Amino acid sequence: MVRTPCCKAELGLKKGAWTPEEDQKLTSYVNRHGEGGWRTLPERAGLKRCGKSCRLRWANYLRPDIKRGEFTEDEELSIISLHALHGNKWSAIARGLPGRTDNEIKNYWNTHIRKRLIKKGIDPVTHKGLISGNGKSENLPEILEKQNVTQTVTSDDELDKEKAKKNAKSGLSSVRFLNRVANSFGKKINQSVLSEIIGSSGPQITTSNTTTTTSVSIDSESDKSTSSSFTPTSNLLNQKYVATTPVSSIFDVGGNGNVNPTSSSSTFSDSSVNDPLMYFDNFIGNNIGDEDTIGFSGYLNDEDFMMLEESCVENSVFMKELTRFLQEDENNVVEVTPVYERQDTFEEIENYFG
DNA sequence: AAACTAGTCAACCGCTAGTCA
DNA sequence: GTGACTAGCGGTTGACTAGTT
Repeated sequence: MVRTPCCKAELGLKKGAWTPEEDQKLTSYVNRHGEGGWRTLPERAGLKRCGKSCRLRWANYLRPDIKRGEFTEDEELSIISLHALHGNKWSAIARGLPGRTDNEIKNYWNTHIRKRLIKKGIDPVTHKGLISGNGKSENLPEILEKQNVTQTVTSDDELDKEKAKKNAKSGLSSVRFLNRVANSFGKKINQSVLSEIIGSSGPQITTSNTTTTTSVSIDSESDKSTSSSFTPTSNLLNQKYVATTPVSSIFDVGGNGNVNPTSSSSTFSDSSVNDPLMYFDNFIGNNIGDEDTIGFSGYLNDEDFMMLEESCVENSVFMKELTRFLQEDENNVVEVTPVYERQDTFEEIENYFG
């Protein structure tokens, strides 16, 4: 079968970058007549381009639903997750990211994500750790499944998330809030209570020099989903992962198995907040040098963690649950006034622990 | 300031699959 | 069944830009 070439140079068809005038012609034509009939479109629209070029220009740039600008962390994680599922099926990946084109995603993957995965020791093809702290390769899809990464992002969701990100009291604030909780109560509650709150296997604690600190990384990617349901914090914090995977095998950050279950101080760190890939490190043992880092997000799926910070109400519920733990602890003598009895605002909560 | 290098991304190329006459 | 055509896909290219020497 011999095909007639789509773009015959001898026909004087133009190639290369599109001019604003060409864009205008194509846009107005498609707006009037709709998409399709690309082969005959250029002539009808008065364009000296081949149909294929017109289709690509429309699909990748002029379509009104195209979303321009930086990829969000949510989108980045969706891409990674979907790439783990589909491989280099960019169109399939693009279907999970409304407003983004396959071409754009492909470019972004090749120029940003791929390099960063490699830099972090993750094979961008197999999605497995190139070098693992415990000598094992963690499968990225499994990691993502554990993380319950949102794969479909709607435009409205994106707007809401952007809005939320701009909210000064959003993720970081919540992380600070949890830091305060940990810092405030870590010294006061005993280990069993802390373990019950954080996870059934107890927090993994790495020793660093002379200070014994549980540093818990809370990833901003936990800020994603919204849900009206609430999981009681005790379950919320220890469900899912600890049941299936020995925590120590995941969070033996130092790779030497050293943990100190008797630590009495707890600090939540938001060190990974700005890097959506950061939390992968906790699973593949790449943070060998980061002795104080531990994957708190491993205990939480996004939806659950969002419950901690989506609104003050949920945070209050969290506080209620935490307070209940504290009050039930025989060894704990701290009198705690539940925050939910106070004004339910972040400011109040922060002032409470401030 | 000029030359060079590396990164980015729009656009192109070659190919395949589906549809229709 | 065959050929023409269309649409779509993934890989690659090259123009442009920003950073570095």
